[in-house]
Amino acid sequence: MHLYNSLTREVERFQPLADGVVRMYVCGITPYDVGHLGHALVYVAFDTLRRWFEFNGYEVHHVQNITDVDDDMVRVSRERACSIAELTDLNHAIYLREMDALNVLRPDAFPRVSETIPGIIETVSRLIERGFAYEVDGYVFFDVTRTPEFGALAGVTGEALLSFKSDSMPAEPVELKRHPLDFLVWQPCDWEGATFESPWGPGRPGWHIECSAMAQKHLGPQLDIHGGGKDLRYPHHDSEIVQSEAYSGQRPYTGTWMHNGTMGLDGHKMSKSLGNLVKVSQLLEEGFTSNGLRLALLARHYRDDRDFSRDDLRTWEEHARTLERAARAPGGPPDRLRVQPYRNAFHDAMDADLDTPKAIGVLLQIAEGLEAGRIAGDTGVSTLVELADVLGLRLRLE
RNA sequence: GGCCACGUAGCCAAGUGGCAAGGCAGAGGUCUGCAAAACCUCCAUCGCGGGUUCGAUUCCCGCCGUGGCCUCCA
Repeated sequence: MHLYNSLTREVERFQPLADGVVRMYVCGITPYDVGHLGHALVYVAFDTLRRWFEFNGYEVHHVQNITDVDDDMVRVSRERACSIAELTDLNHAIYLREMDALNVLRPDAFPRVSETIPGIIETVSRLIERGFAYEVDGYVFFDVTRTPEFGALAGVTGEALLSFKSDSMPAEPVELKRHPLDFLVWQPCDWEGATFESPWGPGRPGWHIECSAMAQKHLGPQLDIHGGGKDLRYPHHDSEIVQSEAYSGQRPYTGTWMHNGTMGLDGHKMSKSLGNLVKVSQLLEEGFTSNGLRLALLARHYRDDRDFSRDDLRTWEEHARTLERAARAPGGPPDRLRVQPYRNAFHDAMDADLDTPKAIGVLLQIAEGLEAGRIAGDTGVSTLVELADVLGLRLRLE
């Protein structure tokens, strides 16, 4: 299997650390609101990757975090007069319902930051001990001068990172940092429900350290796959790399970094700040189906940016009907064309960095062949159903 | 400033080391009292310049242009 590694910027042959086992960590959501299609894209893409691994006989250990300790979580829980845990439970339940509807297999674990505090404190402590982090007035910062490779995912290292533009700066006390690129791993806090006792006083973790600690706790010091939207590449994932490697002393932290493209609307990336969101539950209410939505999401390569349109979605709904119909078609007699060449084509497409657009094309060819009686029905139908399942499409009749 | 994509007919878009899918729009035609619909036909030196090759739209290098991302985000 060959996958594109965002770190090396090349398609590489996938080789897990342990034979036959894939340790996969995917960045999850901050559940202060319901999800949108951009989120669905991430989780459908990595669900498809997982299914492809499993189809090829790998045992996948799949972990996806929940960022429940966060400024927005505090703000929204106050607005709604509920606890952070209640807000998390509510939105996570909605998230699960939507992902179930999209036939996304559930990860083995959904760790929450609030449940990983001891591990985070231990991680921060060890970073300080080893001289990779320093404490000032209750804040703990990671010292990026200790790790010159910081910025590898961004494609820029050293002082050049300072030239990055930003519309919004995080609320970090720059004056306390030794170097402007140093980032927070712990900060003082007194918000109810988001504050924890620590050697540096009451506070809460920085954003990046959470993932390092949760991945470490559930999957160990080294991962095979680390995934997320490409907007997390820098600084989030770059920070994670230097933290985790400084903590464990083991490299590489992640064998293959994978980032999916962004979902847009009318040419602008969907984001909560712009408010240009299309929600999964809304589309389901409008009558769009699981198969149609998954096809539409997978009809473009996972690394491509794309724009949502209802017209496009309607087209893929029609293709979904075609596949569903073909799965019930008698197909041709056994002496007709065998389906093996199509299996090979599907395999080659998926093997080439998960080329789902091409794989879908193969499924449509099989469907067309079955309906026209050109492809033998005995093996053709079962192959169609089996390969569609790799893409998370449900064709088998209930 | 950097990173990553992309640049195929008026528009959208697939694709390939060897005569360039498809859709929409447009032109002509069949049919029709006129029109619509349907059907038929027509419509591309694949951004520019080099290189590799018997041959490049396809591979490599450079340039130009467009877009996305870049210490909020998935």
